[in-house]
Amino acid sequence: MTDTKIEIIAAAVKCFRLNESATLEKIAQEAGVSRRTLHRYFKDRQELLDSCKNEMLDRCNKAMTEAYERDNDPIKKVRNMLFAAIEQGANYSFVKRIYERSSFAEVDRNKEFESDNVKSKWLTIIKNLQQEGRINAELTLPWIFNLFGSIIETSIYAFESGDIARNDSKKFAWTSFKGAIGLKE
Amino acid sequence: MTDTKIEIIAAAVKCFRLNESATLEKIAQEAGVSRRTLHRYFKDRQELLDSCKNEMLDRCNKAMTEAYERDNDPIKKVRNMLFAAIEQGANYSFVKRIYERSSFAEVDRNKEFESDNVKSKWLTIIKNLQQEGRINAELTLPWIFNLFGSIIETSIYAFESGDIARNDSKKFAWTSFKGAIGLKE
DNA sequence: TAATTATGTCACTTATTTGAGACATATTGC
DNA sequence: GCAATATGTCTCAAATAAGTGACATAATTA
Repeated sequence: MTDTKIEIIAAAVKCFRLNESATLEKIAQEAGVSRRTLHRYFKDRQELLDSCKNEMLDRCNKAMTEAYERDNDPIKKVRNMLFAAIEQGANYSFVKRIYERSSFAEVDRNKEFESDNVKSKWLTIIKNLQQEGRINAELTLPWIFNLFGSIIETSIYAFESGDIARNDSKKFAWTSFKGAIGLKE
Repeated sequence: MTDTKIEIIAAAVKCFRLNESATLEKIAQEAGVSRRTLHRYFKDRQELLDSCKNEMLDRCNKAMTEAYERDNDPIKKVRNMLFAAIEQGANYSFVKRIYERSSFAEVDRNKEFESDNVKSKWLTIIKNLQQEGRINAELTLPWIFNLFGSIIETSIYAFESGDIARNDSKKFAWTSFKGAIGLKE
């Protein structure tokens, strides 16, 4: 993929994250190219949106899978996945929206499958930890999953808004997530 | 305020929450009125947006202030405020966005002031609890504040998506928030 | 019932956004 | 330097959205 194309996708992700109706003019501007150039790479709005989805889903899956495999201890796997997601920043936020908003039409089947794979790995760890009595038994799996995502977003937002330093933001996220689900290390 | 006006504002809040560029056509449809009628109540898009802001800010402030005052115990105050915010549902989500997105231009000064009042009450409680060593000392106030908001949204979302029953959704939110900040009751 | 008010329908204008053609200008690799 | 490729500028047409006037119809109430 050319640098320009990558630039445009990055700009689009940044813009769409704030406003999924962002004009192509604005995206082109953010990417530092003319609108005409944007149209040369992407037939229309939909094609740009699809490229963003696929690209970001790929990156997030890759980053989180890599994080998952980096350690054998299940708790460290979860922690690494949390950190990996936070490091993805805007990319992660964008992907999260795809999943929770129907207005970003359905995700490509294959990509979704891959992602479910990462998700299912994560769910398996949590389920096991909960069965071992190391996670608060009151909480349900869907709740914990949603909470995980929202703490990641809080961390990204906290850092971006300048409220909190990068490393603190990651540390706080992990501390809070552990506490929130009553995880005993 | 007439029923129709209230209906339109409710519809607009619902639509804007998902997409701040929602067309007036869509909002009118959601409210069950014609676009022409919407324009009779609101001069233009901006006036509708402003009305939504003021109305929702009012409601949320009222609900949370009332919750704050319902009990004397500081921890119960915080819990009640959390529940009140969750009960506001879409209204709360909308207000939260106003505060975190600059694209929803600045909030009316007076309203903001009132709200800061609620916010400062909340911050004071948390600060005191932390000084008393009842909240994890590592975490900063801005982090705890952001976390509070994001757990509320997670709870609203969890309920709306059908993943979790209304009461569980509130219970989980409180359990998780307490754990996340290491609150000792 | 008559008058008033609220709302709907249709038509029209204007502004914005999108997409693409034609051609000029840079930039790159050979 | 030349050819190939990438990008910019200008232009225009189509689509969509916003705002408004004129008038019909429904609902409310004196």
